[in-house]
Amino acid sequence: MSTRLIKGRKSVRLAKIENQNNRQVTFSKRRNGVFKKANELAVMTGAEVGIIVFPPGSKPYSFGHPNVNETIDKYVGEERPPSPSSPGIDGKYVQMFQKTNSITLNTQLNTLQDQLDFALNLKSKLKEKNKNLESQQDWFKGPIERMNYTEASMLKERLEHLHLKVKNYDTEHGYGYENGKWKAE
Amino acid sequence: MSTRLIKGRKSVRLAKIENQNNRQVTFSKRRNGVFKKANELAVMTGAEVGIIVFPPGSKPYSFGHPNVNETIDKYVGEERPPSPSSPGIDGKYVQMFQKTNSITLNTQLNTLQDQLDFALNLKSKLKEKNKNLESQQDWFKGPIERMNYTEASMLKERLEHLHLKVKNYDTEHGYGYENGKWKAE
DNA sequence: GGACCTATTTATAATTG
DNA sequence: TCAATTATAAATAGGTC
Repeated sequence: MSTRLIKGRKSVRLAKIENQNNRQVTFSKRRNGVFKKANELAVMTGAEVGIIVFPPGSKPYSFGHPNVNETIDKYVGEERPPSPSSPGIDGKYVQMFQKTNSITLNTQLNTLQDQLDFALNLKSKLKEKNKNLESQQDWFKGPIERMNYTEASMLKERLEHLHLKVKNYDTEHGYGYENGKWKAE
Repeated sequence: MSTRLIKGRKSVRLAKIENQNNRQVTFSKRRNGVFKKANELAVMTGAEVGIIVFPPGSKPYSFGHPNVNETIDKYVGEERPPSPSSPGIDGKYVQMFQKTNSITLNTQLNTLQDQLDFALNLKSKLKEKNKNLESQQDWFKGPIERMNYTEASMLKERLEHLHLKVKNYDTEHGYGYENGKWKAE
């Protein structure tokens, strides 16, 4: 009963949306769009995908296909590639949108840890069950096998650096980190 | 001059592509698609986006908009919201596809560190220049301000855990970590 | 492998309820 | 805010070169 204006999609310029409401709506829609695309990519090509989004307004969102640790087990445990028509996965990508209610930093760390777990565990798990595997997943072994002392050393230094960074941050803000122990004020 | 068969797009089932060549082609196309969508999301809504993809076959790919540290500075340094038609960003998302030639784990860590840097630095940087900012970016302050002692403590524990994990991994593999120092064999 | 080509399917901007 | 609707713009599967 109201004036019927133009509906339908308009061409969009790649620029920041000024109107706050439109920006929020677009954020929700497109975040879901990106996650859905990422899920399709993961399922169709067998890739591992992890996404973190800091939204303009509230808590961060993350996406991982499907769950890093489970994915490792699935890949390693499969004795043959999944059948071409594995059912029921389609409608489930929504469940993987991990909308976290916790703080930004903590959410970040969950993802970081998942990713590090992935890198650290894949090699040994692959080795364990490798005899049972078809050659489909040989692509994983190459990059992982290359993880040698140099890499381990760099990893260690990185973590030290991160740790120091956190330590300094909190010290500056009065939380305090002394003698390996943390204390308030 | 050849038999013109059906072109155009066919409907696609959400399942792993069995044919290896098709899978590779689809991976490339869709990876670019996801990254482009992510870039659009970031530009249009002002969100920070980070993506990691472990492809089935070779090195990992990552996407970040546009660069985490630069992005922080840009956001914080702006005295007013970006103009609605900031030019030249459109064709540049390709440049942001960081195809890394380094090892999986190292690539992971780059991203992790960027993300942690983001979380740790944003708060203080925002505070410093906050007086000059328009209210457009108030959405950032909320979640960041909530980072208190509890969060800092959790962060510290997480890093400790990650560090321990790395230590154990390398010890198992003969690299060794003793008395705070790393050594080969 | 990559760049281009189309027929289609999909994603989605604006609007309505 | 949140779910539909719908007109269109975009993405892309299969093909060609």
